[in-house]
Amino acid sequence: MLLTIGQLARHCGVSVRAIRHYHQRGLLAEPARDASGYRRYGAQAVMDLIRIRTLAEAGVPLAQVARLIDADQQGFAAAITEIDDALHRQISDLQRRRRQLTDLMAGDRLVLPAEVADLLAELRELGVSDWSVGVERDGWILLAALSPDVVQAWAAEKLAALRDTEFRRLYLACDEARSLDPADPRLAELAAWMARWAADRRSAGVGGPQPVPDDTAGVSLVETLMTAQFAEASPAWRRLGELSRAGLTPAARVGLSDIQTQR
Amino acid sequence: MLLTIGQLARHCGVSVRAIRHYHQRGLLAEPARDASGYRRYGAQAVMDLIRIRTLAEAGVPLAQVARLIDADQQGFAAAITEIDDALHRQISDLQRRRRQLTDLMAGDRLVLPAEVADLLAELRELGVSDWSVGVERDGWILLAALSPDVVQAWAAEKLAALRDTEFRRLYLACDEARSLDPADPRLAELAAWMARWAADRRSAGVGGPQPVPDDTAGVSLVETLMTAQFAEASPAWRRLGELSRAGLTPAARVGLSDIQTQR
DNA sequence: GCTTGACCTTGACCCAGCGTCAGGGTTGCA
DNA sequence: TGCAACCCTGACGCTGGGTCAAGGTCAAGC
Repeated sequence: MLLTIGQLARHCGVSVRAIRHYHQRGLLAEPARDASGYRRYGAQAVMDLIRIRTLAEAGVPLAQVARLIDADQQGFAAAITEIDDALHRQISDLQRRRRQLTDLMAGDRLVLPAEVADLLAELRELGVSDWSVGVERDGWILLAALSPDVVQAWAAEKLAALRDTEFRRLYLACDEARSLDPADPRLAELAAWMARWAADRRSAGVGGPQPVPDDTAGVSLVETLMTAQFAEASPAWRRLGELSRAGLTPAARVGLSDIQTQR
Repeated sequence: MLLTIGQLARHCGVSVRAIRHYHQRGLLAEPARDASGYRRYGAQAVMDLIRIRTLAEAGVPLAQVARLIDADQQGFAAAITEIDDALHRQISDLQRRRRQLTDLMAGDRLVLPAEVADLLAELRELGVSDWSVGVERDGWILLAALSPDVVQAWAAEKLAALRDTEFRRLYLACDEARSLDPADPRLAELAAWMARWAADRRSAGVGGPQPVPDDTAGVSLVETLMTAQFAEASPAWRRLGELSRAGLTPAARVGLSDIQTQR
């Protein structure tokens, strides 16, 4: 004669437990019971339940569904429009996430702008070790995550620097130095070379990279992080950083941090 | 020198609580602490966290993220493909739900198959009272819940019957009879008319509806159900049913039950 | 009449993915 | 010296149910 809870559930495509849950939350009116205490549902319950499910599946929280089902026509229509907008936004979000995901596995994991990809390719061609190119790439990923705005400009500038023969030799020297013992005296020479190159470059009027926006305590957070990144990658590089910081005036240090950060 | 948990959180667009949660679940390695017990994060943590978020925002459960972040290239790629498929399905689902939402505003379409919705629309156009259309709709909803297979055929047949001018007049008469006193003599006349129409129709060779599969005791469960549904809706209709059953041979009764059920 | 299996009942605990509060200690700046 | 803004751990709360437990009910077959 009337539907049992299981029949109602099957017909509406929900679980028995869900229906009882809706009763508990006051979403669906408790129906009359038969002689043995079973719930017995009529057509109204079917319609109510379908409304509840349609709203719930659209992502409307049950609390709001409860308010909606006894709202007036106007309020209901307005709410539906709003929910539809939310759905639309959600769809766009998911589509964006799909793109991010494919980026995540397409080669360099996260979106690296074309300039950076070019840069990495050029380094490989120059003969830089895979290991160093990997550290470099990770650095750019980090930079892109923290200060996406500056990535393109910095990459363009580093590409330009790579036109300079001396910078290329310097870069290769650093690459080879990665496996030196931190106590090796050649690291001090290398640090001096780096400092000289930076000084020459500044005096030639070539600007360093633009400052990073989140610059707070004189030394930017990004620089700190990147320095730490390279220091972690190799003990020799860590030593190289220490030598540079120790042996330079503050003015020169800025120049050095260019190299370090960019390296 | 290194990032505090709050700085890391802000830079990666997550909450501090979420980061601690990832530590607890083993997703993100616990970093070293400083002298006062604060966590201090390096560049690796930033990259790890970005990976975690990218996956989590794509809807990957954290438990799976944990497995993914230390999976090999192949497994990772396969998993990403799968996740992307899931995202695609999710998008389609959301789009379907948007359509359902608009249907929800539109009326009966969501709750009943198209044929029945058409039927109800035709009844309204014919001038049948909202109240009777409501009873009719409720009957179809229960029928759909109990015997979904027969709904389409029955609805099509009833739509066909509505082409018959006499049936239309009969239907309207029943509609008007709903508020009569159960003792009113006009109910007997109406019952006789119904019986005559059914007999004519049978002799004209127009088949009744297909039997319902759960037909068990001669009179189908569904018929009983529908009869009860209409009897409950109005005392006059209940009386109409009684009159019909009383005054007819078993053979004719089948014809009547057609009308009653279909009514 | 008795069993069996599919239902129904309430109540209670469990899960993710955090939010939020409580009750502390630390840091940095005025 | 005080205050705001951090940090720490631990614990409970929330949504939308799933899942088990410990029964009562119903229809069928033997």
